[in-house]
Amino acid sequence: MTSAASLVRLPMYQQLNALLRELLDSGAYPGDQQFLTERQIVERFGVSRPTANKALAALVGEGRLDVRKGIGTFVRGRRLDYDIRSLVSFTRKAEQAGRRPSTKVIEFEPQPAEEAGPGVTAALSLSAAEPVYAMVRLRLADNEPVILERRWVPVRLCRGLTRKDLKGSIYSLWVEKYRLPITEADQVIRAVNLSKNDAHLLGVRGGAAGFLVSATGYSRGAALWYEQTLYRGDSYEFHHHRPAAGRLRQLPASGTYA
Amino acid sequence: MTSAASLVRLPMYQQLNALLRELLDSGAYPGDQQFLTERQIVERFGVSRPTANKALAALVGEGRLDVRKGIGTFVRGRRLDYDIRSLVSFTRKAEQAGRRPSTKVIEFEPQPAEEAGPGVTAALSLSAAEPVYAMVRLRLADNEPVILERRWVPVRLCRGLTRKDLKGSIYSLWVEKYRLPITEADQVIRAVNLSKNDAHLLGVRGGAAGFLVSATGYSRGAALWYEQTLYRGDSYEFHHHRPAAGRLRQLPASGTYA
DNA sequence: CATGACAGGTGGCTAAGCCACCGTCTAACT
DNA sequence: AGTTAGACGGTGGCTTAGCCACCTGTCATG
Repeated sequence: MTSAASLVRLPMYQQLNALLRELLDSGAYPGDQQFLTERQIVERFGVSRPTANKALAALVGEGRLDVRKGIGTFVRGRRLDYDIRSLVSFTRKAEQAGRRPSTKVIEFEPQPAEEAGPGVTAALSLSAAEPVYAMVRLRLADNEPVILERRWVPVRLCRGLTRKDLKGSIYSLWVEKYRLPITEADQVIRAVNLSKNDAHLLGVRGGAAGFLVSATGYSRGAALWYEQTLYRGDSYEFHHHRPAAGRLRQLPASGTYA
Repeated sequence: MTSAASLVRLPMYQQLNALLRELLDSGAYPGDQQFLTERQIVERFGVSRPTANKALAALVGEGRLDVRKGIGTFVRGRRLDYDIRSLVSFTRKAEQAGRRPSTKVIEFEPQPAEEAGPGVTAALSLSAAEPVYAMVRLRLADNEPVILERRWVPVRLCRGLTRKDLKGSIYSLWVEKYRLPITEADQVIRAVNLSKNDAHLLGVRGGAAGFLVSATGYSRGAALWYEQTLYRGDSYEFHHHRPAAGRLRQLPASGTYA
């Protein structure tokens, strides 16, 4: 297959990948429709099946395509946005986007903090033996998984918490049932390639980009929860409005900056 | 190759991928060291070379490995963090992390706003013909690319801007040379798989996860710049501290939430 | 000391074939 | 008429074998 004029001679699988991406971007294959099969790619572009497979695999890894063994390759798509500034619940946000929210509780169990790992123990300032509730929830919009939430909360702050409680908004639960106002939260947001297991739960392919949000939430200065939550990269974007006033003055009046 | 007991029989390339990931996570191959070759994987795990290649390719796509044709497969790694709350310059942040910052100006040219695309025209509220400076900068830490910045600024707000100016901090330039204090910025942050071209510039493989930050910056209410900036996912994480007070009160007193 | 050739190791790629999964369609049985 | 089972075709997964081009290191020659 002749390559387009380019300064660098790219490997064939990368050139093919670019061509397939253009096909996807062109809209010729709308979301959920079947994409070209490996054999069709072989015929159309004159490459071998392993090369076609490798080019497709990269698009699968990006979350653009979905491969089903014995059936075919399908196009994926659609997006929610996450307002980083507020604690607007997932349900509300999904509804605002015109989508139907739901929640699957995958795991819910009390365990000693040490079982949850040093990250949890440190974030919540707990002794090793203190019990926490560990929960894993899958949040869905229109029956499509979009968030995989792992959260830990000290049992002593939420006694009597039940699996059923987790079907609803945990934020309003804290406020209304436990009288614990959420006053602040610290978040770390990373871009990650989703692992196979997490990707499977989220209905995307392993390696697709997603956000990993590690956060500690506080109520009047006391750590209330710690979470490790994955957001599908193809379904979420973060919005941030940032006033600059106080920070800007910290810049030195002179000196070199990049 | 026999599979570990699992509920779902995963394809061989995915099982192999998990095994290779465990090898990476174990620390047996430190950063920059050569990883197993395809032929070594064939010998050790009893799979075919195309299967070994596919398993490796997924790790390459995640940014864990770096493939060099004719040379081998190498392990990657190291991380900066980005404080989302402040306009601390890249240089300062890199220095605080004990790394040497530098900047490569890849492109710098004036162009009519319409050439920059509707996103730029809209974000900066410009007429189609109004000239903007378009710039592409690569930010490096210890000679390793970590940020790929694309930015547009109206010419009329920065007359006389030169390519040389861009070697330094553009924020301090605005303040000191143009007397334009930065007062606020709006950001959208997405997790994306880097395209081949961008990944190449950033020294990672196509498909590796990264942050795409789309932002509009303001000076006293007037749009000053628009940017589309890529942060390497393996080198950056975002930190956010979020007071909850105002927003929390917006939740209704009753009603179901998830 | 520098340069060029060669060998060996690397990933890229092809071809051919087979396997197992999956869905659809048809025929047979109830 | 409805249900079930089997066949068939299409799909991705995987193997085997071999060759190509890139890259580096070593050695010989000028």
